[in-house]
Amino acid sequence: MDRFVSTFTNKIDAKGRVSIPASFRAVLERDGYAGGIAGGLYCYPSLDAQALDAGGERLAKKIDGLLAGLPDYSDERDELSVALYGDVQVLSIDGDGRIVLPESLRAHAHLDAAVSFVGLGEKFQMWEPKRFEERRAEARSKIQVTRKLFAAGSRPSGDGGDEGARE
Amino acid sequence: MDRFVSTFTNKIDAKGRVSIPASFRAVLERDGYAGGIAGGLYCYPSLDAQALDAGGERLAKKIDGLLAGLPDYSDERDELSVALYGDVQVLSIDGDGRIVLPESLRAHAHLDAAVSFVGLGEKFQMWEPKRFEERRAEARSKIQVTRKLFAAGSRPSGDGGDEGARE
DNA sequence: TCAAATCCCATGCGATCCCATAAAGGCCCG
DNA sequence: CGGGCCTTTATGGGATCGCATGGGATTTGA
Repeated sequence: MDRFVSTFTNKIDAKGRVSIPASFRAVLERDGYAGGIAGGLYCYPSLDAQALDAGGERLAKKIDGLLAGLPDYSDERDELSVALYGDVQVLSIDGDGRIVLPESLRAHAHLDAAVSFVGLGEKFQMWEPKRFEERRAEARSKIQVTRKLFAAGSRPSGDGGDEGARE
Repeated sequence: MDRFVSTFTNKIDAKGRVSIPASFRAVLERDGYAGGIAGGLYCYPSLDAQALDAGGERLAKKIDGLLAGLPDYSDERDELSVALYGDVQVLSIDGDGRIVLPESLRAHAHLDAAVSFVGLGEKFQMWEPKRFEERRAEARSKIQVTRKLFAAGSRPSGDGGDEGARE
């Protein structure tokens, strides 16, 4: 498996530590985090949600690639640099597979007692569990609509509905 | 890690000293600063912001490269030379990883009680914390716009929305 | 000789490492 | 097919380490 999949909820302990789900760790290990202990978890506030985005080397490379394409002293590059590099935190993963979330990141996502890790393929997000539930419910209803549109056009519809459970 | 990443805020003490974030020091050490403690921190007023730019050997080389690209006796080159080299200071880093900012530099960035160190990949900036927060907010909102334009113009849409956040 | 800059040491807080426990899941063997 | 053992994983706590910061001591330069 080489993508972040499904959702896990873990607790934040008194020291602010959270265990990264084992399956996510496995993905990180084979994506750049492998080959060297030096790597870390790249983490930053989601631009359009009260959540955090995170990923491994692959994600970092992507950011680099974006910037590499822009001229050195352009305004555009400056803006992007600040928004990307400035907001990014490189979190180290301890021997037990845990990270500590800096205050600034916790604040953005309103994290206090627990964190929901949500796999999104090449990266994953970290949500405050309640907020994520709301968001998920919302996403589901939207999917429903989309699916019905699809069904109307090409499918016989009429299945139980459990099919689309996982978004 | 060989790039300046993320943001740290440290205090200026009564003697005008500031600690350089440990992770930035690590980057400096392997970039030209390595090979000898003799090296220093290249630091100059940002051309387009009330902040300071700083970096190690790699940054110095880059500036050289920039200038090399311009015709020898052009006005452009003269202006850039003055703008860049003219105000460059080579700051020494003491045994505890601290620097002292000359008055001229402090004035340009309005630094007094604390400094925010902002990683920008190959270099970093030093900001008065409040000013940086404003700048960051601005950069973020601009990125929002850029991203939405991207999404609207070239992407099939229909994804959750946050997936492509940083692309 | 005095002021200012540099070096060296002390300290407190936060981060990191290491170990212990417990719950869960998987596997093998009966 | 079922039960028990063993491995993996999450979580908690204690101890240790490193870093940021502050204060003195010492040197440098005017």
